[in-house]
Amino acid sequence: MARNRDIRSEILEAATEMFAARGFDGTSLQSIADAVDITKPSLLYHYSSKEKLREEVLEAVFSHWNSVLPQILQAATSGDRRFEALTEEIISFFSQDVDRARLLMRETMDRPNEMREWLDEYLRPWMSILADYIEKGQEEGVIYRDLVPESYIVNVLHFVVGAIATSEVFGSLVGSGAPGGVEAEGDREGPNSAQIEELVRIARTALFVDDVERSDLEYRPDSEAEARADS
Amino acid sequence: MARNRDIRSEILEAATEMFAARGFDGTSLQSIADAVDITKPSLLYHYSSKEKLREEVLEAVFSHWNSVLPQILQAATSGDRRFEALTEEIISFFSQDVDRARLLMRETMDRPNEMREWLDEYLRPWMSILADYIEKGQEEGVIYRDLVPESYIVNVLHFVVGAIATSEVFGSLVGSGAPGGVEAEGDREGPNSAQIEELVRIARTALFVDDVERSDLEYRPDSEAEARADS
DNA sequence: CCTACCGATCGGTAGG
DNA sequence: CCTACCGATCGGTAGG
Repeated sequence: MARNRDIRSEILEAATEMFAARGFDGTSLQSIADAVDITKPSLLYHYSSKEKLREEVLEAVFSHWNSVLPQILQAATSGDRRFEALTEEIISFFSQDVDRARLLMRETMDRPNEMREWLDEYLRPWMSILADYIEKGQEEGVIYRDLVPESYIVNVLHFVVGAIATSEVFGSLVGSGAPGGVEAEGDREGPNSAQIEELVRIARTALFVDDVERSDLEYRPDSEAEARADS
Repeated sequence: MARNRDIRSEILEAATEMFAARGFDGTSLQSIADAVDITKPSLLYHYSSKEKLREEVLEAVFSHWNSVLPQILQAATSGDRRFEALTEEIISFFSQDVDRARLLMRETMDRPNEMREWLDEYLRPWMSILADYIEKGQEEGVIYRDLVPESYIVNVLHFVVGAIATSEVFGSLVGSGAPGGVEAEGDREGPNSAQIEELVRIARTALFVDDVERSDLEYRPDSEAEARADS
């Protein structure tokens, strides 16, 4: 009973990768079973249906998210300039495993209703908190007054998810061609860092009013690049 | 011979919608045939294979894009502040038919290699032109100097595509719940305008240096909302 | 965890 | 544009 070789985990892992890469409909139970070297009925012993497997794959991704989010937000709403940290934390979460972004993107397109319910349940509460925080910043004058808080949050969120989910493809447009050797077959590795940095810059610049001073006034060598060197 | 009832177009239209909504693998030839009220073999008389049908669906979307892009860019690189017009033109293109954004998103995830080739062939040339234009703006000081031109373009592009492709779902997070009556079953209608406006604001604010003045200095009633009323 | 097997549906063809 | 039909594969079950 204790010795299960952790086949369940292996299945889940393989399914996660394959659903992310080829989609739910594009992935057969047989191909998953092959990937972990068991038969299809054996797979169905562990996960009673394909739909159940899907649910568990998403559950794993979302629950991780749900347990990390509170910490991030708590940290984000306690400092002045912590919004930058929040954005980067979100980026970091999805960059760590590109499949997370891909699954979220696919689920959004394939099952809009289910996704909406999920967002409504898990994300909306945090949205209000963040929106309030942004409004406070607006009153203080550090955040643009013509910014629509909720829209800004939603935009940045799917901005990040979309950027990372499609980084493998869209990223190739940046630079002269092959980034410089990191163009293997099944990379699934981190997105182009230059592009991500630009993404952070866009989100930041569109949020904080005084951010402009840095590049508007005098030219300063590189005072902000190192500010976010490690996370 | 002339009288074909335009079945080919009907098939293409139905396939476009269904591929966008359920994905290529999630859409059977039978279901497409049903939608236009013919048999499956009849469908295969018009389009010799499912793959061929896919190609023609994408061809229709992309070729439209390719014919419109030159005009837009020409207009965009001839004025001072025409970048705003460009962004809005891109948004308008995808907003007109949400399926365009969805198909592009799906193709990016399902066929990364094909998509990369396509982007390389059709988008890269325009990228350089735009990038040069941005660099000029940077030298003049109207565009942020720490902006990475190519990354900015790519980011804004997939930002728009992603926002519109997922607007039905993510848009529901904005506002108190149902936007106010526009929540039918198969809407496929335009994305939340408040969210799109915020998207434009983000792209603009992260591009132009002096844009800040507007909201930073004195409070002016609503001097920019009407500036982009109709397109 | 496997062998053996199910009905249903898949994309596609023959032949008209 | 249809009827009739194909082999292959789909998700899933029986029964051990």
